[in-house]
Amino acid sequence: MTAAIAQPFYITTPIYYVNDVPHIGHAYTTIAADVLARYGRLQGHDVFFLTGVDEHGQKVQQAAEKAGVPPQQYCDRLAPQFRNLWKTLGISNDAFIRTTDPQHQAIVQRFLQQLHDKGLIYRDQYSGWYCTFDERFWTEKDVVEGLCPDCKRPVERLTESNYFFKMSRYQRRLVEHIHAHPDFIEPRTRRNEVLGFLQKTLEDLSISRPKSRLSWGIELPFDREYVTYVWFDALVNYISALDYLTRTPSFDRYWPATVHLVGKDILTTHAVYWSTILMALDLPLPRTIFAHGWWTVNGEKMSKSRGNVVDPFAATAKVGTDAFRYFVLREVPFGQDGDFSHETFIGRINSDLANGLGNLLSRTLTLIERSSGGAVPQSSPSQESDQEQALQAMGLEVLHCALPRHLSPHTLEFNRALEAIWSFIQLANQYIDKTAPWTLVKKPDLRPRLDTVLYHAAETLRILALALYPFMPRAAEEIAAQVGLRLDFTSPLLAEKVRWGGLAPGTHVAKGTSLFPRVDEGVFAEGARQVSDLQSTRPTGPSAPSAHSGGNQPITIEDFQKIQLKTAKIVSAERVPRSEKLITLQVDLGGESRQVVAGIGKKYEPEALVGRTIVLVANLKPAKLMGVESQGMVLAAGEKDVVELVTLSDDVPPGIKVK
RNA sequence: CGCGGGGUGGAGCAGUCUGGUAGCUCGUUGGGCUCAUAACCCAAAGGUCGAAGGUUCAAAUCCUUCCCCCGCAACCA
Repeated sequence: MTAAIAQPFYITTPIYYVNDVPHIGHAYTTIAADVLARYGRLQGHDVFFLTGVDEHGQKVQQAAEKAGVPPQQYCDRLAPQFRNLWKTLGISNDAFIRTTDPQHQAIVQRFLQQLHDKGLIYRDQYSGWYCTFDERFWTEKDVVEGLCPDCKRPVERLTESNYFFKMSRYQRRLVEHIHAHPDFIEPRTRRNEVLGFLQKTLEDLSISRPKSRLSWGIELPFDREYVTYVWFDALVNYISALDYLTRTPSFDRYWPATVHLVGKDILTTHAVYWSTILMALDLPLPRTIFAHGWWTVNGEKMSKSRGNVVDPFAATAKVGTDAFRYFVLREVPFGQDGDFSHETFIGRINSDLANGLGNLLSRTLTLIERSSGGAVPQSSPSQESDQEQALQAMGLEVLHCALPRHLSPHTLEFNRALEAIWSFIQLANQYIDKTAPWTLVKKPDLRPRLDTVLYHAAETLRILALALYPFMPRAAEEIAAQVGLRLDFTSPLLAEKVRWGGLAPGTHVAKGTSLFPRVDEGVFAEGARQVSDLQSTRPTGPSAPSAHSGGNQPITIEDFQKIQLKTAKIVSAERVPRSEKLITLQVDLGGESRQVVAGIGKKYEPEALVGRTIVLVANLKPAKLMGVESQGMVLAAGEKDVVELVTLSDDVPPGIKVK
């Protein structure tokens, strides 16, 4: 293998739906892709790293309507949120695709036309249970007693004419492909899942929506009364980007993709829909589709309704980008679900980053500054022992074996790669302890030995900077800078075998501030109600039950008195932009006015609320919902969905106590 | 019988496919060191591997049954 010819290496994240505010899940996929991209570039590969946003579809259309702006304008406002996050997280994507790009739309239409010309798209009647309110079809199975499973309104039998892609005819070929390419779907359990899915008869895929129902999409080139199904639109991004977002059209260069990184929720879409579409277009399938797991928070599913969504902006603001990148990749195997809690997050940062890596840098540089005037001394081969041998062997093993093995696109064991690096860090700490330079420095005749030890300690840092760069680019740069190295990480530093001893003696170190300061437990205490300690971390009283069992436990009168209930009159009400059920209420608390966000938008229209007198939990900690501050909670009846608001007759004055 | 994931020292996990001394990280305890970010190094304690039955010379690992937990597409303050 020569390093002379740069291999194409095309890596993608899903294009994220703009309707969603970016959260840890988006960040996770994209960070993983970034690590692969940076590692690929260090190896001298010709990397193309694509991410972007999916902007068409019903949810966007509805959200834009609610916000009172045209869909395009709505998307233009939201796309930057993702771009900003990628900037914050140090993501080195080569391109950012938006499905509203005219060039993308043109290619989608070209593909549709091709399929149509080949007779792979046909028109047929589709009939099913339709919920007018939710504007969507439900299957026989979903519908409960004639009611929509989502909004509980009656559904109606609706027949609609639509275009279908003959997906079913590729079922057999796809199964064969999966069997013939063991790396096609990873990890293995996901592969089995897809094979299981393909044991059932594969239906044809509806790829159109009548404009009467949904106008925000790409028109079918052969029937202007329809737009294409969002997934068809979205999946094509992996190819359309190669046409107009690379310097020159590069389909032949980069396709098939080296790896599509996806969340496990959209595996079927990629492994089945996308694969069969490609087959129909006579295009090769991606080499690997890798489905990663999901994050829970404090052991619970993350959801906005639980208020435990991890905001990557907040997390990185407190502890830095690299710590966050490290945590998400180190904590759990990539294919599995992981749990995020402040406790484990801080634990990782302190024990691995501060105590392990940061401290190693710090102690090494101090030793060099104190005993050798800040210049890296020269090693004497005659002074080298088994200890240096072992250190060197492990450092090179990490670089030449562990990283290639664990970062291979069909392996993706980021956690293992990091474990290997950290074993090396541990060995380095052991090395310094055993060689005890602080003792050597007291004996002038052992100077050559001291110099040798310090050299190897410093060289260790150089190797670490190289190994860490894909994961923690800023930290790697900082290590290099403090050691006094001039490393250009944009060049293919790992294209050729790195040798031990590359650090030039005489290099002047420049110890700076702590690489990773220890993090205090309290950093997330204030202003961090996303991962709040809903049940486990901080019981509210001696006998405080967990949130799970809390509902049925008796409470004392003192407990009840903690809750301040007051009457309030609704002064104004309006829907929260982009929200399905949230309504912002301005209420009068008898002179005091408050803003409250309530999840009652499915039951009530804002106009119907103004003037009503309601009951408010007045001393609830303020919270933000969809970016809007809520200073209280309204009382309403209902289990999962709101049935009715608790209201009082109009002659009850606002602001009085309810008990 | 909806589908899927899981139950291993105090916590979080690996090991289960390819049976053969139960391993890692954190925490705890004791010791060492003092270059370092209350850090680093060494050592120790701690497990009937969810339960029962079966296969086997041998089972966390294979088979059967049972129990328990968690998800099932992320806007209810």
